[in-house]
Amino acid sequence: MAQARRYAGGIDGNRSLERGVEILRAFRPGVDTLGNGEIAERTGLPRSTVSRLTRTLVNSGMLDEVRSERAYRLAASVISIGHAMRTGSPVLNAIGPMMRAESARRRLNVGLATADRTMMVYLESIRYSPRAALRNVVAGQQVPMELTSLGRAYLAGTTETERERLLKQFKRRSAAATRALLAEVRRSISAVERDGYCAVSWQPAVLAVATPIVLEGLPVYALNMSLQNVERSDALASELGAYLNAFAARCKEVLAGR
Amino acid sequence: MAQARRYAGGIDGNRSLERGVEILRAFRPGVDTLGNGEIAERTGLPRSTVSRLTRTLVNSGMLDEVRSERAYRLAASVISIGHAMRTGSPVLNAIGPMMRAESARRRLNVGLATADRTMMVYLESIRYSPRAALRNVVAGQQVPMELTSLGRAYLAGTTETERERLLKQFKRRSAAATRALLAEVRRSISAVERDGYCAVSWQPAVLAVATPIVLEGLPVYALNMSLQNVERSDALASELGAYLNAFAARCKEVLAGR
DNA sequence: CCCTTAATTCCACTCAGTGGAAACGCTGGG
DNA sequence: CCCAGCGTTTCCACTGAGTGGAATTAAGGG
Repeated sequence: MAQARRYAGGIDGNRSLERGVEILRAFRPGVDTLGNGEIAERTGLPRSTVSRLTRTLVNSGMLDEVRSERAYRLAASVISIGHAMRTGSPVLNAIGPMMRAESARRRLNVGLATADRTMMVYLESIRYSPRAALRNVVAGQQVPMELTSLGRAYLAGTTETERERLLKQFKRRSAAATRALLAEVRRSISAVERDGYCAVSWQPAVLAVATPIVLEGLPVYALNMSLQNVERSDALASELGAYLNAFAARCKEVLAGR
Repeated sequence: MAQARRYAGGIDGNRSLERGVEILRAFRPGVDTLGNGEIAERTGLPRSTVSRLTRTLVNSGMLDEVRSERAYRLAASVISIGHAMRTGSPVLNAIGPMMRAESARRRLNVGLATADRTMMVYLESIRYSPRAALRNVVAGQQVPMELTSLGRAYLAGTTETERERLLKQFKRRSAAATRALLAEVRRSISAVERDGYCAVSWQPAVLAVATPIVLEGLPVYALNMSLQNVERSDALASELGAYLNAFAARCKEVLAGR
């Protein structure tokens, strides 16, 4: 028969594995434990399936079982895999130390992020504080792509196709002020094309500027600098932007040499 | 038939999911990209199976594909899941800030870890340095259980069954000096039972002491303190041990209140 | 002690997953 | 320019691994 029969192991990928990953993803930042029921609800999977898959994830060391609560939490394995990701990243290895130095020198926050679906994930976020004890490095934190300078710089750096795909997803999600928001996102993208960076005040009293880093054979990254406790002004934004452009240029130089 | 037929979805867990996790685990710290062939070699899975599973992991956002090298690397998703694990951890939330304060006060390294198979994984490792810029926080780093104070404190804190299971695994792995090593491990465990902590110099010129933290409904953790650039002495070890015992007591107090 | 609520196990059905083999597509050498 | 060599992906017949609704068991709550 010339019928286009679809074979199971085919192009779609492995169903159970996909579902297992979705279960891990159901543990969003801040949630401690989840029961099978709650996981089933969040993922839309049948409860019996969830029960089997969570058991597998426990055996594989990705989840810890909390017998007393009949619940599960992410196991330490996930951070060790995360650590492997960070130490493997050639970009972070190359410019991480530069970022730390720059943060200290300019007395501002410096971050490096890339995309996970519609969120930006920090590979490294160096929070400057005059009080040394409060200086802080965070990795893995997510911020929304469409609302942040990091995200918009990423959009400017990625391919046309990917960008349009993502813009469609923002539309689908936030029923609110979509029209204005999308226009603003496009304006930020133009700013990146024109000035090399875009400036956004996502959180009150924080001014952030970001720029994309595009390298062959690597995902698109975005580099940012930010300052707390300032009121937004164009002058400040362009000063920060100039620092960022200079720093990004140095980074790209280092990265070009493999 | 009274035959004990084994049903597929049965007790063993889901095969594909298990394999997918093994593939993620194949990316050890320091490796950047892996091709399907290399993954197949490391995991012992058939190449065609690896090909299908890596494709699924790419679709699920856990791996990034590097077309030009026909290889894969861990995607940013894994650190965002890792971040979720850390922010969800009630223990880290409760005592993380205390650890940072204690590190600054005593001018030494403070770490919190738990087990992943036969390795200890840092949830938080605060490296003290007089030069503020070099102060450092690492999470996800692994150290061998049998060789470190952290690991031996963990062994002392875990159940009899689990401890013996792990000791057997050490024997299996390191063909060398096993006899002496195991005796040393047992001596450290006794030290924990007697003094509350054990002291080990795993790395040259670093003295570390550790103590277990055992809480209902949570994995066993180990807390450690360490000092670089010192020669090991019993006096120093017991001074550090006293600091650790005092600090651990305060931690347990905080943790007891939920 | 019984009743509600949720997790787990059971199990017949079937299609999703498997892996050996064949096809593909680089890459460098002659 | 073509070919050889090698690693990756696709093909596909086979089958048992995985599925999910129903039954069962276990855990609080009154």
